[in-house]
Parts: sequence; structure tokens; C-alpha cells
Amino acid sequence: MTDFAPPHPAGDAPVAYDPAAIERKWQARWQAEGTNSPDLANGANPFYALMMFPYPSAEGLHVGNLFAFTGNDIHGRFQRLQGHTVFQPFGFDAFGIHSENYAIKVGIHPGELIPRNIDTFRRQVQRAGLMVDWRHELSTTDPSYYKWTQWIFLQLYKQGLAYKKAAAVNWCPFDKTVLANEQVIGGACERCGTMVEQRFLEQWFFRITDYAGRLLANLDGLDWSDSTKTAQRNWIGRSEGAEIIFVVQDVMEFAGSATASAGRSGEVAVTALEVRVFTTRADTIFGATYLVLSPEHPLVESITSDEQREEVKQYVAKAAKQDLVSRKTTKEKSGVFTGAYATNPATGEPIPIWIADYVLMEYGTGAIMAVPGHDERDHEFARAYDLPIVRVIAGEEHSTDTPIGDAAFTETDGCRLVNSGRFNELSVSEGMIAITTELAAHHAAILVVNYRLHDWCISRQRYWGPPIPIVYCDNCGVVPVPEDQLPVLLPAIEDFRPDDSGVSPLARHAEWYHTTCPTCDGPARRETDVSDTFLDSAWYFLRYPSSDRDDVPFDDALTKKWLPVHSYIGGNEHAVLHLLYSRFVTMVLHDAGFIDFEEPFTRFRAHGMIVREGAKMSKSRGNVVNPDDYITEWGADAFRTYLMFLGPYEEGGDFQDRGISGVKRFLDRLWRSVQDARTEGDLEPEVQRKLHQTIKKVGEDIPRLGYNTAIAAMMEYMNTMRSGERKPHVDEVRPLVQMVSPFA
RNA sequence: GCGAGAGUGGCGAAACUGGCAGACGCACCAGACUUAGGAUCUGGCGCCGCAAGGCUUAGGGGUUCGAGUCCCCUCUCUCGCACCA
Repeated sequence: MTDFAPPHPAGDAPVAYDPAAIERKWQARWQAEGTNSPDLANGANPFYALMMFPYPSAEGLHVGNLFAFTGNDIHGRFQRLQGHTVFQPFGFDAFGIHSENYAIKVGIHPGELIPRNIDTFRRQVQRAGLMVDWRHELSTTDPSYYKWTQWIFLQLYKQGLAYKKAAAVNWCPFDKTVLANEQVIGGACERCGTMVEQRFLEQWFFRITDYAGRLLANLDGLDWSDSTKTAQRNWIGRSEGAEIIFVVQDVMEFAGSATASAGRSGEVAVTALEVRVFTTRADTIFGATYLVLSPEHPLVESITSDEQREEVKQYVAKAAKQDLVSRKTTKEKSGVFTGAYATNPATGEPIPIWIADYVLMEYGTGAIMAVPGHDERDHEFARAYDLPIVRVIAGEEHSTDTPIGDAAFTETDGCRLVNSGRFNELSVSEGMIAITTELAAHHAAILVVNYRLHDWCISRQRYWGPPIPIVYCDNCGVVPVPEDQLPVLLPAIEDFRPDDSGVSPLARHAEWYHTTCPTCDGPARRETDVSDTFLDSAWYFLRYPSSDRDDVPFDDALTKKWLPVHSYIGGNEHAVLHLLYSRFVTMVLHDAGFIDFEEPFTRFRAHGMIVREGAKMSKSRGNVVNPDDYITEWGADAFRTYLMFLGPYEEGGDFQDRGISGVKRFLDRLWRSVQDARTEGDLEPEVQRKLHQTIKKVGEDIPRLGYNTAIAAMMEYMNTMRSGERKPHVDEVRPLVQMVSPFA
């Protein structure tokens, strides 16, 4: 940009526009001069332009990747023109089940496959002309990277935020292996078609739920796409409600086996079993005609009557075998009566206790009070098992005795309580407060906040990931690997496939698996699970500026200078998990005193998706755009500019094969304008006016990612400047070249 | 089912806080130049109509001097979550 060609002396032959030659020339120059490698320690006015690093698939760079990267690159180039020192790093999210499955399919070790894929990606990204600082390239599979991923695990462990518990996984009894949810299709294993079962394995979790409130509250202050913030809010899913205590009747019969929740300290003896339920509709308690426990609920054993025991046992066993996916998606209600009754604390009436798999152990207390009159699921269940349905909420049009029809009545606005004793005629919200207060006064309820967010399971019974840095010693128990012994290297084993042993392939590698205890030097075994890919990507932005440092995960001074990230652009497919986990890890590191900010991304924008001729691109359709082909035919500049022109960046667009010609024509005309511009001189008033309008528009559009309209504005200016057979002046063309430069 | 977003020419799309709907581009039509080319340049191009004129932003209603834009209802599509009590 700095050596804009001077006007040709009259008579010079015009030079033809040859994108391949020009792009090669400038890319070589950038590399030789380090144009895109800023001085991180001293650069003034830092601007960290981050894009989501890709998973290096074997197919090479997808046009969707390039769309995302180019949008970020343009934003970065614009900031550079505005006087910022711009840092735009690049890396590879190369661990994970995706790579591993592909490696298994083609029969090549991922350790061999991944570097090849990375080379292809790097070449393609370079060819697209991105202003990447390659000195800071990283890959999550590099021991110098995952050493620090393991370090992060240890920090969470130290804070008490990493813990182990048994959790269900999908298990294929034929392949004898753990399956990810996406490998279960319609309840069956995607490879062999065998019906998948649930199995319980000890797995590592991060206590992200401890941070639920903060993760939610902080969203208000972030400059992020609204759609992304909304998705996060819904995912965290805060709901306020009450836990209500129902006392199980006739417990003396069962008291012998009771290990139950009663026995508040100071009381003489356990005299009753209690079931705690969570509800957001305490106002409907007079309509609670039965209780439902999840099949996994700890009280199931103790409350079941002898007559019902066999039936309950069978139901629980069936539920335990069912795979996770269909358990959560089947809508047909099923359940079984326990033979036990509890007292509804509002009515004093006995109500039956059932077990049903539509109640999930992971949410709330794993037990509900069923209000079939006013909850659709309870209604369905009550009709299936012929349980009483009572109206306790009435709208304007209802009388106290209007029967509930074919569906539950779930409205609340303008409704009043009925059949609810002295709470009758209160509005729903008044009733909720009055009833909860009354129950609380009798120690029968407490106010609680629940989140649907679950703790983050980071264990993977797989090979291709960073080993979890934990050792099990017979004397010392669970021992974290000392930080100075990191990384725990992933051994290069030949047979990395999951097999019928039921544990990670690493368990088969005896010399790795057997180790000595770091504390007592006695014999010990290594944790054989590796960690989730999302942990790799939850902190990579912290690593980039310091990627050349081996002694620290991230340098203090550089981190202070460059973070939090000024601009992050990525796809909304990561709106929930990746961004939430990154925020969580950042908060934990903040609380542990490693960094002085708790939100990693000041500004986040989600880009849209590219379709082709109106249809989604997919390998099976055979309509995937290969960037290399287009760059060869049209040049990277035309391709980039076209990608940015085909629709609003945050919404995506339709890639039409013929469309690129319009953008190419624009660049051809720009090239010719430079060749034609031989005289300096005053701008024609009409051209000058248009120029200033264009500068204003482009300058406003680029920062808000309005790339398509910025390009349209520059095209308009071109039309004005060259209208008729007019040959523009140097001073008319020069500013246009500058405006185009972030794009091409 | 719940949540988010979107419906504008033959196509991709513009229209900032309500103010000339269709910028810019593709495709198409006509013309100029011509070493006949998938080059360049000029003009045309929402729909109906020879025209005058009328109609037009998924459909219906409303607010307003004025609505693609705001409000209500209906329909369609895309994406995300899916028994979260």
C-alpha cells in the first residue's frame, strides 16, 4: 500500500492484471519484511484480532473457514490502517474424536495424519493472503501446548473445581466401546447398528455450575452478538423456585432401611422419610396429586413396598439400560407405582409416589410434585396411568369446577387460584409467594435457584487427547502430577483404536500406565482418560502471544498488554460450549490470581453461514466449493472480495458460481484505473463529492462488519469515477486503492 | 414443544433512529467499438398495461400526514435446544 505505483511516464505500455503473480510477489514481501509479525512487546495501540482456530480436517480448508478468516482479516487490516498494532495469530485445534475417527477410518495414525493436514491448511491460509503472524502459530497437539492444558487442569484441581464421579456414558455392547452422543443414531450405534446401552464410568468433571450465576450476570456487560448472548443465557437456564418437602407416610415400616434425607441435626431420631421436590410453580401445590421420582433417585429402594418391589426393580433396570439419547427424546410417558404415599403439605392428603424416566436425576432434586392439571408432561402421565387431575388455576372463562380438558392448562396471566383453600382468588404470582412463605414458615419449603447448566465432563475414554495429569497410588490415593513433571506425554502407541477392554486405549500400554507415585515413590497407575477437546480450545487465546515461551503458560506483561481479546469473530455453532468454557476457564484463572480480567473476549461477533446456490454444502451433495480452484482461476483477492460481497457478513450468504465475475470486473477496472491514472490534478466536483461520501460509508461499514455494503459503495464510486470513457486522476484513484486494501 | 432469526424483482441483496422501495452485483435485452472476444463501453431491466395509469416488500388487520421498517394475528422457512418441573 505504501508504494502505490507512481504515474507512468507518458507512453509506457500498460501492465496486465495477473493476480497470481501479484499475490505471490506481495506475500513474499510480507514474509521477508515481517509485515504481519508485530513487535508484541513494544507495539503501540495493540489490537488483538482473533478468529476461531480450525480443526485441520483431511479435506483441507473449507470455504466456510475462509469466509470466517477473511472477515477477521479485513477487520484487522482496517484496524492497522487506523494506526493499531494488529496481532492476528493462527493455530490448529487438532486433538479430538473427529481426528481420531478419521484416522481409524483411513488406518493412519493421527500423529502422522495431523501434521500433513496442518501443512495443507497453512499453505491455503497463506495463499488467501491473511495477515497472520506465523511466528505464533500453535497446535493443541504439540506437547509444549498441552503441557499447559494439563497445567490448567491442575489449577482447577487445586481450587477444588475438578472432581470425579460416576456418570453415564453411551456404551455399544457389540463394539464394546464408549460412544459420543453424536455417534448414537436413533438409539443405535452408528457403526454396527447395535442398540446402545447406558454404562456408568468414573469420570472427571469441572464445577462450572459454581460459576453459573457469574457466567450469566457478566453477559450483560459484554459487547457480543445478541443471538450469542441469548443462546448462553438459555443454556445456563436460571430458574427461581422452591424446594418443597413431602413426608412419606407409614415410614416406620421402612425406617430400618432408611438412610434418608431427614434427620436434621438435633432431632431425636429419624422418624420420617422426606422427598424433596423442586418446582417453579409452588402456587399449584393444591393440585399436586402424586409425586414422581427419577429411576436413579436414592430413595427409590427405601420407599418401595414389598408388593411393588419386583415391578419397580424391573423398571429401574430397564431405564438404566436405555441409551442416553433416546431416554431424553422419547416423549411417551412410562412409569411405575412404588406402593408408597406422601402427604401433600398443603392439602394434608396422601398422594401416591411414582417412578418415571421423564424425571431427570440431573436436574433439581430428581423428584417432582406432579400437577397434571397445569403441566403438560404430568398431564400426559396422569392420563396414561389414570391419576386424578385437579384444577387449581382458573382463567376468566373458568369456574372453580370447570374440568381440565384434553390438555393441561398452563396459562398464568390473568388467572386466579381455585380449590386452594385460603389461597383461593389470589393471582398466580401472589399465590406463589403466599404459599411458599406459608410452607417455609413450617420448614416445608425453601427458596432455591436452579440452573440447567451441568458440570462439565472432561473425561474422554479415547486416545487422541492430552492425558489427564493424575496418578492413582495405593497408599496416597489420587495424586495430581506435580507441575514440574508436565507434560504427561501422550505415548506414540501403534494401536490407538478403542477396543473391548472398556477403558481408554492408553490402559493397554503397560509401560505408560504403570508408573511410580510422585509422592511416595510406590507403584501407581496413571489416569487413562484424556481430556475433552473443548478444554484445549478454552484457553488458546491466552497462549498465542506467549507461544514461544516454554517456562510459563502465558507471559504476564504480554497478557496485560494484549488481553482481553479486542475482537473475536467466529461461528455461532460455538456460541454455547466453546465460548462458555473459555469464559469459565478465564474466570478461574482470574480468581486464582493469574490474570487480572475475568472475561476473555471484549467483543464477539458471530458470522453467518455460506450456502451454495441456495443449498447447504456437503460432501454427499458434492457441492463443496474448493477455495484452491477459485483462487487459481480468479485470484485470492477476487475470491476474498466476492466472499465478503455475497451477503451481510453476520448472516452469511449464497455462493453463486457466476457471481464472482462481478467482483473480478471491479478489480480489473481498479487495476486499469491505476494504469490509466497519469495526471495529478483537481478532482472534478462530482467525483470529489462521491469520493467523500464513499470514504465515510466505507469507514463506517467495515468496523460494523458491513462488508457487502462497503464493497457496493466502492463499486459506486468506481462507476462515478470512470463514468463514460473518463480516465481518472491519480488523486481520485489513490484513496480507492487504500479503501480496497483491507479486502484485496 | 421451547428459544432465536428470517420472508423484498428471474437470482444474491440494499434501504442508518418511520420519509422517493429495489443501491451494488449476477443473469437477461438492445446498441457501440471491433484484431468476432467468456474483452471493453453505453442504454434498458419489479409486476400488469400500447399508453395514460394502476399494483407491489409472505398473508390479514392496526397506529401514523407517511410503514419493508412500529403493534396484533396467521402462514412459511432456517438454525439452536429438545421431558430442565
